[in-house]
Amino acid sequence: MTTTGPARDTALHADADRPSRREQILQAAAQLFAERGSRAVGVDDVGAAVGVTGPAIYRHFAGKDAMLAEMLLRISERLLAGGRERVAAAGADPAAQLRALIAFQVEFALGNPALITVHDRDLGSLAEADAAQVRRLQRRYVEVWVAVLARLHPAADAAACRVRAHAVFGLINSTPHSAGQLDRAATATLLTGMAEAAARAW
Amino acid sequence: MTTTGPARDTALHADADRPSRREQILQAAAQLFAERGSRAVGVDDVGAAVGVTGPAIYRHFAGKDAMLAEMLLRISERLLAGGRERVAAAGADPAAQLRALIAFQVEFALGNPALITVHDRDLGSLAEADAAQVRRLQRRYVEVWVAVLARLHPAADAAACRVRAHAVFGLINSTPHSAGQLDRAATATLLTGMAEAAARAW
DNA sequence: CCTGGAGGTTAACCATCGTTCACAGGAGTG
DNA sequence: CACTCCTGTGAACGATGGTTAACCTCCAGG
Repeated sequence: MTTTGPARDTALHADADRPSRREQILQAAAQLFAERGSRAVGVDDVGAAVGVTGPAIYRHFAGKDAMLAEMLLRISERLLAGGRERVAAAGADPAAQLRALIAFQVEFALGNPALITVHDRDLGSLAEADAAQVRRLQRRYVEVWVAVLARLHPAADAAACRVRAHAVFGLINSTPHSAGQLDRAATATLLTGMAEAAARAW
Repeated sequence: MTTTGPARDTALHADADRPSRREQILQAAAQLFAERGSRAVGVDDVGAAVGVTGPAIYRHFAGKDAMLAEMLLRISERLLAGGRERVAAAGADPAAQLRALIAFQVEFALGNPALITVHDRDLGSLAEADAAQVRRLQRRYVEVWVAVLARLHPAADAAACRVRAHAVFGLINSTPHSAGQLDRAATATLLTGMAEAAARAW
């Protein structure tokens, strides 16, 4: 039923053409976790999705938790790194930086709907140490946005900028909910426009 | 640790002052489900939260699934009914109707953060029959928004309006992520402004 | 009184599922 | 050929947790 071929998220595997078994597992797990929630997905399900039995997973990961942890850590790191890159590449103008951040987030959300879903749904299923690490990365990513928003409007306090950043995330990350309504390009321009309007409304 | 007193969501119990045991359970369950996810919360946990052992739950609900189902159904019904009311009360002007819908959603999200969280996180944990019913209600609520957005901009097609509606939901429902940053009133005006700007950006 | 239902309790049952174990095949490598 | 990782399998183990059973108490109403 689920189209596994072209609908794959792009952010997990570095080797896109011949991904290692390990990457295949992470990929399949992300898809399944997004659809049903990590707790509802069995190790056997993940195995079956890559044509292997459940226990084979343990040749590649310490356990189910370790899979989820690595998944969420990678996403968070990728967002933070990507966000910083884009800001740095956008020059000194805060308005341009904001546009770059929005473009990046839209791109990521449209390219990796499963990861976006898992990212904020299954954080609570992580062991406290991993969860803390993920939250730390998330916080730093938020602060990248807050810094840009604060420079854009020097009068606003940081708390308001944080609320604003989360609101823009929510707006952009709504894509999994409206999947299949429009083609990717149209959705991208629509969300970009809305996000910029929302971020700018003071 | 969790402040159970004043932080209660308001939309679940009709009898606010002396809620029946049944309502207490639903209330506590919503809180716990929001914090940890329905699957991570045991029947014993829910019982303990209202000062009762786990199996006592079965005097009031057919099972854990039934609890979650009733919770999600009530939320969906309340949103749909509330949305329709507000639109009807806002007169014929689509701009006024949109403002009314936004105010309603902001109000609901700020008043019921736990319900908002459970609403889209745990839908997948429902039996298919219940899930279908909830999705039906959600869809009808979305269509209330789509109708208003479509009247506001007759040139736009329904699919784009749907994407737009989901984006505004995502924006407003981000409140659980930015809890504690600002006081409720400030958050409300901020989100309302952003939502209106986003919905209007064409 | 005493009867019956509502609401609780503890103990037990049982399915699910993550994890481990013992073993097997294959691909290099000496 | 032998030796050894690497990756996989099927079976078994153990914990967790939803659910049921048996029993108990309280209290309203005849």
